[in-house]
Formats: sequence, C-alpha cells, structure tokens
Amino acid sequence: MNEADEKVGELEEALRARGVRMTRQRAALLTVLANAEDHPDANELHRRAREIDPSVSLATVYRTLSLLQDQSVVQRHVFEGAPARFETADAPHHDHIIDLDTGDVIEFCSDRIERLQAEIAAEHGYEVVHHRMELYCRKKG
Amino acid sequence: MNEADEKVGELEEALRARGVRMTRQRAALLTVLANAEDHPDANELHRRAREIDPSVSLATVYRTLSLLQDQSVVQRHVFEGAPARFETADAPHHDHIIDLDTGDVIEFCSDRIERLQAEIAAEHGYEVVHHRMELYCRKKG
DNA sequence: TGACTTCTTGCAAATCATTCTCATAATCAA
DNA sequence: TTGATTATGAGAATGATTTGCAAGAAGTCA
Ligand SMILES: [Mn+2]
Ligand SMILES: [Mn+2]
Ligand SMILES: [Zn+2]
Ligand SMILES: [Zn+2]
Repeated sequence: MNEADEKVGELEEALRARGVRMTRQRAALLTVLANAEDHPDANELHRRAREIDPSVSLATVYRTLSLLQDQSVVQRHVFEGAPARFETADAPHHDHIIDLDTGDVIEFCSDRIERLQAEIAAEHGYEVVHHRMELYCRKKG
Repeated sequence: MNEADEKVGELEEALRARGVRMTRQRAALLTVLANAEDHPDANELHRRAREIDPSVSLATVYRTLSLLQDQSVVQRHVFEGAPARFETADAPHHDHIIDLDTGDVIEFCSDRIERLQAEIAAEHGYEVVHHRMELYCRKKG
C-alpha cells in the first residue's frame, strides 16, 4: 500500500508533465492499477475504481485504459475467449501461462526464447515490434 | 486444384465416417478451405463459399467453422485487433509472423522454442495443452 | 478568486464479430 | 419414398468495446 501509493504519485506527476489532465476518475483508476497484483479486466477495474470513487463509469474506465495504454502506463492482454485484461507496464517484459482449469495467470520470461524469436524474424527479413506468447496449461500429475 | 480437390474428397469421407452430415454448404466451405493458401476470416470465407453456392449464409459459415474446429479439421487464430482467421489443420504445427504494415501472415516453426516452452511450463508444474505465439513485425532496413 | 478555454465525463445509443432462435428444408438410413 | 433427425437462412440477440452529445471539471491567466 506504501509502494503502490508512491507509484501512483509518480505516475500522476509523469502524466501531468506530459499534458494529461488528472481527473478524479483517472486518479482512482491509477490507484486501482498500481495496487493490482493480478490481471483484472475492465469490469473488475470498474468495480474496484467505484470503491474509491462511486461516480466512475465503465465508459471512462475504457477511455482511461486506452489513454494509459497510449502513454505506456498499462498493457492490455487478450487471452483466449475472454475480455481484455490489464496490468501496469512498469514490470519488465514477460509472457504468460494461463491455467486452463483455474484461470490463474502466471508470468515468466525466457531470454532464450526472446532471442530465438528475434532470430526467426530476422531470417524472414523482419524485426519484431512486439509479440504475444501464451501457454495454455494444465497442472501436471 | 487437383491436390485440394483430393483433400476435399478425403475430408468429406472422414467426416461422414464420423457421423457428420454432408450438406451442400458444408461441402462448399470445405472446398474453399482446402483451396485457401492464406488465413481468411469468416467474411472472406463466406464470400468465397458463395461463389460455389450462393445460398450459403454467414451464420452457417460460423456454425460450420465451429463444427470443423471440433473435428480438428480447421484451426482458428485470433490475431491482434482483427476478426478470427481460419486455416485447415492438416499442416504440422506452426506459429505466425504478422506484418504490421501489410497484414501478411507468415508461418514458421521452431523446435527449440517449442521445447523451451514445455520446459518453462514444467518448471511451474504445468504441461502445455496448447499455446499461441505471434510475432508482430516490420520489414527490416 | 473569477472567468474562460479546452478537455472529460456519464449516459445511452451504436458497433462489430459472433451466437442463437425458430420455422422451414435437407440428409440419410430403412 | 418415408420418417426421424439434423441443418439452414433470416434476423434478432449478445457481449465487449466505442462513440455522440450535453453537462461538468481542469488548467490558465488575470
Ligand atoms: Mn503480466
Ligand atoms: Mn498458419
Ligand atoms: Zn516475450
Ligand atoms: Zn508453436
């Protein structure tokens, strides 16, 4: 709650510096995002934001998420057969394992895979702008 | 045109054997799919199927695609910000490079990445049921 | 602290891909 | 052919996301 609050302050500053107006609803959503340890979807973010400011509408949640995505503050992920999920973009790059039974999302990163991806793209005359890698898994045993 | 027609015949047989009724519209869609060398979406498949049988409706295209997916005859891919795309499932497993400028889709497969993915899942106590890997790229130079 | 300009918001209606409902038509085994 | 079962077309319904618009806030500068 301390680290996250600090994060919120920094984000508000950074955004203001970039000419983004800091409204009540944007601040609420930033707080929710900074405190989220999971990968909530727009509805869940709306639910959490309302706890801080009951006036926040779902439309504004979507609008703010787009804004924050443009500002590289959040990342949007669309996993199979589910609405988009969001997380702050401050963590280093990683990909996801999705537990097919529980819906749990686990993060991982493999430098070797990242390197191989770049190699493969290069072999085809391309450079990777961004990529998506999701492992849909089931517990072993 | 020969190879594809052969493929259609085999598919029709295989499906009939599994108790699937072979209707005019299903045959049309199978022909379209067997002849497709790209990754068309439902609308494009509908357009092509109508050239064979003008009565085919979009609803039936969707219904048939679901059926064929259940029968492991087609695979559905949902790339970023676009409707689902389809391809026959007869080719061996591969992943995709998407050209951000042209929309072109290029296929590739890396055994090393596939192996690493399995390893990573295992490290977390999981086994990969299926995965998704897409490289969104731009031409180099 | 106003007054002003420019952006934001909430609400409801619009989109868009996909799915579903239902009355009618087609498949296929007998 | 017949009959039981399943598929189809048309259009309405869905669900996530976006948008238009009138009303409300933010930031700026006196
Ligand atoms: Mn993550
Ligand atoms: Mn492919
Ligand atoms: Zn990665
Ligand atoms: Zn793969």
